[in-house]
Amino acid sequence: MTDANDRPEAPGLCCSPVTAGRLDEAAATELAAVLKALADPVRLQLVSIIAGAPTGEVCACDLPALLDRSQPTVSHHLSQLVRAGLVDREQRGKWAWFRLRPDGLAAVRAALGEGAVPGDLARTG
Amino acid sequence: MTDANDRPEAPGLCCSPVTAGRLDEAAATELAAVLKALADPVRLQLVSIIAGAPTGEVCACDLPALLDRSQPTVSHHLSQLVRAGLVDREQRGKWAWFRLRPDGLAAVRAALGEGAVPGDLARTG
DNA sequence: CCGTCATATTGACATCTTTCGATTCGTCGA
DNA sequence: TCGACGAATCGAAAGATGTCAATATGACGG
Repeated sequence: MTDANDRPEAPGLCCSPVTAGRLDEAAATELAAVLKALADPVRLQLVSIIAGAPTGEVCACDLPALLDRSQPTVSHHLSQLVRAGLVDREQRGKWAWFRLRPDGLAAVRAALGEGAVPGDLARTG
Repeated sequence: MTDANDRPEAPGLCCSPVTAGRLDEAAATELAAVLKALADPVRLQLVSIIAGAPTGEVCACDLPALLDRSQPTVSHHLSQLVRAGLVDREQRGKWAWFRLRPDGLAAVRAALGEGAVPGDLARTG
């Protein structure tokens, strides 16, 4: 697995959102891959933990305990997020640090459409 | 499968987006279920076909040909979308018609966060 | 009623996912 | 150079998913 698939793809999502005409098979497959990376409870928790970290980044060493999963399992999910272009990895000394890729989630939201968010779904804070 | 799981759930997504603090396991599982419903090329194409239809609705009878999948496969995917609360089904005579649930995609987008969309991802027209 | 047409459900199969234990790889400190 | 430690990879098991052929269900027309 050291081929072209290593390139993160989320920022590549562009142009027409799902709601603007018909998606061709290639575009649908590409968007589906990124959504699949998000469509897992553990990975959603990872994203929310990283997003909620005061410094915007998290050390991998803390995650198995926070998620109650084994170290290989957490590592697997993290690499899925990196592969999808949603998260960046940085090696710092012995530790690996992860932060959200700035345009990752936004690209997914953009690909999902542009309509207004219903009032009762908007944040109250 | 005639239990509580039949209730669509997307509009139930609410309150804190992924980026606003830590998601508990229940919220993560619920959001993951809706994302999983979207995270498939065939279902994304279904959504885009429905969204792009002039009348906002599509007859199931046209979909196997449009998607190049068997009728049972299309039916399976449609019921996944309905189950997730993203699409509404209406029986009209012999035919089944599908339309996007107004708050379905918007709820997902809201759950994904509120940050601005980067300029180079915005539509060009 | 009975046949026909549109859709859903069932059953089966191959593939993909999630998960963990064991191992390997990389980095640092002594 | 060696040992210790953090993290990725490997291998395997259990479960979920996508797909289709066959069949069932439900609705209309005669």
